[in-house]
Amino acid sequence: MTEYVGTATPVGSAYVARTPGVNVSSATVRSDMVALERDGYLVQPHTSAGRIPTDKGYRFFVDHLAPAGILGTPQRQRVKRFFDRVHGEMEDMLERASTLLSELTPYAAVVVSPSHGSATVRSVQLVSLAPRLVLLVVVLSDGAVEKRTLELDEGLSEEELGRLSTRLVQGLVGCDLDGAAELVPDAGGASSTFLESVGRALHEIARAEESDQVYLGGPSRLAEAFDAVETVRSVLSILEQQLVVVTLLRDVLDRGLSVAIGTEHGFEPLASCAVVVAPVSVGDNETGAVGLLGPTRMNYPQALAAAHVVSSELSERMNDAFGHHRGGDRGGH
Amino acid sequence: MTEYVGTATPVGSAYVARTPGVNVSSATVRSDMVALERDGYLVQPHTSAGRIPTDKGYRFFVDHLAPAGILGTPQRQRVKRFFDRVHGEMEDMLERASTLLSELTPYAAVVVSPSHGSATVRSVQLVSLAPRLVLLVVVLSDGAVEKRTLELDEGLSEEELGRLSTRLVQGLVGCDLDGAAELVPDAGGASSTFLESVGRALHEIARAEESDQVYLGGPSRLAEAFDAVETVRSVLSILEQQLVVVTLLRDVLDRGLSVAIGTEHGFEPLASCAVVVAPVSVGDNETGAVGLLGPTRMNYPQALAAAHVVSSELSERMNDAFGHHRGGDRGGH
DNA sequence: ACTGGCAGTCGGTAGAATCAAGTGCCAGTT
DNA sequence: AACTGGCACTTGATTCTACCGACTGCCAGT
Repeated sequence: MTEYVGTATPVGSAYVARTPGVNVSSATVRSDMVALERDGYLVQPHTSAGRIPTDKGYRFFVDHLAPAGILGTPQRQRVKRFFDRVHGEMEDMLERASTLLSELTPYAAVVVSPSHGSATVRSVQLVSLAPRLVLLVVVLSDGAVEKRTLELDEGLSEEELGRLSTRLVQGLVGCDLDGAAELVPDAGGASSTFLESVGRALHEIARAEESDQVYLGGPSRLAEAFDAVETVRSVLSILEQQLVVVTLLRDVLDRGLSVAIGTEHGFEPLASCAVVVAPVSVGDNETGAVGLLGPTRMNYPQALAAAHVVSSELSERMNDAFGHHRGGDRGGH
Repeated sequence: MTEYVGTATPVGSAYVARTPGVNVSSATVRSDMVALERDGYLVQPHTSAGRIPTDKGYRFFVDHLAPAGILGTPQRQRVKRFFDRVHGEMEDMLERASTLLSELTPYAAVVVSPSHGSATVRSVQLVSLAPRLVLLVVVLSDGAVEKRTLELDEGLSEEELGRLSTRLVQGLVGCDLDGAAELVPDAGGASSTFLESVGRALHEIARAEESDQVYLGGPSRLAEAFDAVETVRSVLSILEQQLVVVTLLRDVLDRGLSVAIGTEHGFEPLASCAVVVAPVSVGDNETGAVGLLGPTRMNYPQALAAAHVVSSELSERMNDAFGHHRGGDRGGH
């Protein structure tokens, strides 16, 4: 009987009784409903309107009788096409994946990039841009590239830069970022103030790499999902704070959930929302995530299916690219 | 008399007459208003409600009697602090500038990064990530760094990569991207299929560099500015299409405008919006832009002031960093 | 050229009446 | 014991009406 919770909004006993598959009269449905309401799975917004599920009701639905969501074939094809065609770099893929996900569903999508935690330095290069301007380019073992401009007091010749680059590469390859940052100033010598600024830059980079990138897909979907403009505004303004989003998703995942309904994540301002999450794992640890954000009355099977497809495809792609050489083997020498 | 157009919404003759500085009676105001309405500067939504300005009215306002907007001191300080503190890279700065701009006003902000048009290749590097995985890292003269992963059929040793890198650097530094992409396959020799893929990657990069990056700041501001949720949705969904945004802004700038009200930009879906734009010029050509998007009844002086401050500060910063070595001098050798 | 006065127009709001959906309960049936 | 049909009742939505208030247009008067 409760199967009919997941679909729509305020629904009355007569409607349920009329539904094919339910061969009882509205009166019976009614008495069941009072039971469900007593137990907190349903509420009626006001006497004599249909009942709507409570958060608890949705929770029961997703836990016990969610009809293992399946994506429609057109949507499956869309996903397939997308992942067949991805060509660019990871950042690009994640960004576009967030859009994809939002287009597979009527909800807003979020993608949190896996953090580079254990990545090591693979290359360090100094490139002169202008007389007193040098660009520090760092390549990490997971394929991430970071750069930072350095301003110098005295000019440095190309050769000096080349020498320094070589020295840095030799000294730092294989370290993790923090280690590298610590190491640099010691490599000292002639232009040590310059090396100090390299060290600072490396620290900055290390910090930047820690903070995960968040990609927001299809924010306009929020304006479809909620009809109170004020709700839209507040949810949007929360999504603008990327840190909050990351924390939220990670928190939900850490608690072993893939769905957080209403107040289940302890985050007050999103009480009218539900969040569907799926981890993106690269190597053996789950550090990234994809998420969907919609009203509590969302289509959970669909959302779960979409999130899972995208997250697993993403994981696969990322492992193909960078994952398999994590646990030991790392290139040829 | 018309000074009172810019401020609020439906306003009647009595209100205007009461306004300090207007020493005429409501009857006089009324007769002036019929004139203004006849000429198309005002409309009344229905008989006997106040009048509201038409797009033409707003246009007249911004063109002829906009009270040269000045930012409040707290806001000026905010801008100052922001630009004193910027430290990261350009992308970062632009992204955060879009947020800043949206926070200086109650409108959504857009920042379009200056395109790298005439940038030349400054460095090319091949970094091995895994046995058959190589990362191509290209540094451009304007400080942009692009990367692309290449999958190989056969493994290449570090030394071979090093040799290739050196060869590429020597051959390509100073070319623009397209030139470089053309040049590569010719440098041929042993592993020419590999070089071909490098060439393809360079082409991709060249294409990627052409398409300007768009940063959207404070989308939630749209939900404040419009009270019809449907409007919010449609405007948001337009902002999701970055290409449209770029085209729109550029088009407005090309027509020598800094404000486009209602249908002035020929873009139907944004007929209920006004756009305020300011160019960001690096070197001598204006290629970037900042913009504000709000309802036609926006506070134009404020918006203009904010956009101008941010755009000029951005221009300055970007010229400091990369602009001054554009027209000739390019580094030390 | 401006003003005060006055009739007229409408949109918005409050209140009453009506409607329709849905409930709770109960006696009756299987 | 479970289910059903019937019925009185509640209550949010809808519609209608009357009314109020905010304006306007116009005009005669300074």
